[in-house]
Amino acid sequence: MNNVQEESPRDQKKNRRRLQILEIARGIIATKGLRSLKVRDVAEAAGCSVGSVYNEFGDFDGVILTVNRETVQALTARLRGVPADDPVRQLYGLAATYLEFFAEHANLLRSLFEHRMEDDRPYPDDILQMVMDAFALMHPPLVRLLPDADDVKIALLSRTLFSAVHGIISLGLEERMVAVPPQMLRQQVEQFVDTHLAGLGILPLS
Amino acid sequence: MNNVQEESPRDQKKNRRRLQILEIARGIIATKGLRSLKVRDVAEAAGCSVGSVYNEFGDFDGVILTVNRETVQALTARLRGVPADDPVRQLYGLAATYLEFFAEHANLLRSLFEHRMEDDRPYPDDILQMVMDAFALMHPPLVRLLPDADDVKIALLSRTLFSAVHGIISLGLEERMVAVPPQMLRQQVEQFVDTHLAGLGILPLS
DNA sequence: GCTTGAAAATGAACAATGTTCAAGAAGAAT
DNA sequence: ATTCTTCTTGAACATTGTTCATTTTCAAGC
Repeated sequence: MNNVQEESPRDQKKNRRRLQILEIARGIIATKGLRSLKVRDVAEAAGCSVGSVYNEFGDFDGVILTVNRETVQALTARLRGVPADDPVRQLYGLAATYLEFFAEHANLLRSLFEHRMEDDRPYPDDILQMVMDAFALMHPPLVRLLPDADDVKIALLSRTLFSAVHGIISLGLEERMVAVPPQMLRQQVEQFVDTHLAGLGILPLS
Repeated sequence: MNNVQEESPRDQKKNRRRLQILEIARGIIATKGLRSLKVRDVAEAAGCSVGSVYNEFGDFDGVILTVNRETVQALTARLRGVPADDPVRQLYGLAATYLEFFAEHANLLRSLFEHRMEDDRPYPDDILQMVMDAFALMHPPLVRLLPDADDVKIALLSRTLFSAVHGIISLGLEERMVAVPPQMLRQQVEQFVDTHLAGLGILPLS
């Protein structure tokens, strides 16, 4: 017997619209920033009522969180595409790819990291977990480079190093912080990783 | 002759209230987060009308920005208090002090770094400049440690290193990112600085 | 002290925006 | 065809930022 539930026409329509709402919301966040996202704008652009948005996502945070969820998924997919041939090159690649992705989708990343929930409701665990998992992608190459180190310590190191790169990039890409020209930034990140690896006793381009 | 303008009773009252509004706003941000800050709450707590808040600060962003301005001033004051005896110790001290300050005033720091203006109005330049200046506080000790390096490069390095520390701390203190226990964090930051200095060819505790 | 003019304070009204829900429409099940 | 369930709608409501005509305050001049 077939456990796969057939998708009724009703569900098809529902899903189509769900995707459409997300696409529109993502577009607005990406181009005009999270603060410019308005329920009515989304509903009108999607050709439905505001009620339908609520019906589909519970509340407006639900829309934002779904966009954020997809952002971290896309980020993870990109980071997983970094070649794992050479561990040093992989670390450089992860940093450079994060920079690329952040530069391409700055407002989406800011939505992911800066959005706060109403009241004191907790941020969804699955998203946090996905961010943590993304930041743990430096773990495997670090294990290869430091075979004698404690695994727990490498896990901490991975998050720390990725957080550091995140700080450099997220502040560096604030167009408002005029200081770091985006051209320099890539070079700056590269040198940062370089120096830190040297501090760990790892030779460049093994 | 005396250029100092006497402060009339009227101005005294105005100033007192201005300070009171700021204190209340800061308290709300610090304890319940920026998203919980409401004009009416502030006005009621300050015993005045909403109009007076607008009269004093132009718009609500004006209140937030003034609080943020004072936050970065307080941060800078704290960072300037780090002893400059030994340059390596000073770098550790700057990182550790930033961590302390961030831990004590997490919501205020988040307000400083995460607040976005309405529409596309630019963030006030003086605040950005003050943040930049704070992040440049690693410059003097780095100059002492790397006397042969190009000054522009040291300036970049200072911002990069401080941004990295900022990333580690701001993500590490997200209680939602369960991963890094706050106890570990100080140690983690310390080791990070340690490793990076080693990578720069600087010996610990010269 | 009274008058007067400027500055400030007020808070009701307005505007923008998130949220709810009773009524109706659409589709599935029998 | 009828009924039953589910989804959709959008007007009404709630919250919150913003404005502004009116009133109040108060310092200066007489």
